[in-house]
Amino acid sequence: MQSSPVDDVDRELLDQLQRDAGRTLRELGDLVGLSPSAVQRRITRYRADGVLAGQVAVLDAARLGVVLAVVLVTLELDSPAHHHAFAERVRGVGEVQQCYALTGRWDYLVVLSTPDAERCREVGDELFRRDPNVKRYEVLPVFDAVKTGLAVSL
Amino acid sequence: MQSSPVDDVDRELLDQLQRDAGRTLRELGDLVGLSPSAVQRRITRYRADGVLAGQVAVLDAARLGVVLAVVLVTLELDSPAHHHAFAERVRGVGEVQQCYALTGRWDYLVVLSTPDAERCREVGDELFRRDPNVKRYEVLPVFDAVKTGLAVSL
DNA sequence: TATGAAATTCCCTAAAC
DNA sequence: GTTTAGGGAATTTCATA
Repeated sequence: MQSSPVDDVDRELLDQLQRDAGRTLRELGDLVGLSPSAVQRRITRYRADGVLAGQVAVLDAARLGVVLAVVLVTLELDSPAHHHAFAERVRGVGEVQQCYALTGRWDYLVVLSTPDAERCREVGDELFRRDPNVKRYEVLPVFDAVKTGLAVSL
Repeated sequence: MQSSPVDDVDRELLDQLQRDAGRTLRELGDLVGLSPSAVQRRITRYRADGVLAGQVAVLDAARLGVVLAVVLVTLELDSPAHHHAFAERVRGVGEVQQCYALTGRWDYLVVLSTPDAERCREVGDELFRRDPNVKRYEVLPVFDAVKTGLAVSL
């Protein structure tokens, strides 16, 4: 759980895992010049340190006909309680794929992911229009996912 | 590679895989009421159909001290060639975590992920300020990642 | 065309060094 | 850090409705 030193091999290994976590310890070891056991020991350490949160399947949104939308939101009141309430609310909604608290002209960026355009509008209405906590919001429909992922550059 | 019918079990299975792809076929089978063999067969089919793109490791950005920023971009010229050039450029930059083509007041949403704030500013400058193709852009630093992921609701 | 069960192979895991 | 040994999972094959 404590911060361990991160060397070049760690960076390379974490980078590879972010690209494809479906490879064997042998394959990963060949890539970074380590034995499978050494790779496993490092990965175990990442988990214990909390650096590696988990592994998830990535679906092809376009092929599934999923509709994405970006929503910029500003709250009515700037109190911690209101921000906490908003954060908890969006966290519990399955159609909210991502949500970031911002500094600047907008308070939040919300990424919506829905099976179709109608559902997208419904969720947006339900989530923002009906919330008196929301002062203003702007929906920017996505027409192409140029690049997606969760990879962080180390 | 062709579109297969997606039944309730498929939806449940894909949903579970999006939450945690690190479980055994037995565990997944228990969740959806199928034998390990049947689960594996379905997963193989998802891959063949292109519905399942892959599996990736998710790192804890906050713990790694990663700095995120959201950038809204509008291009100077609206031609397909200019859009293609922009898309190709951001795709090749490691610090660009996500990029979506939008409809509305902005052409693109770009999510930057960098080791620190200085690098974030550098990448933003290099990527947008120096590009004559970019008419205007607005950087919105991320204060807090309320919710992250790539999961699509089915 | 789907399933579940069995047999094989391979990998992950945890030792010992 | 590597090598080794054992248990477990993934994969394949097969029988079936």
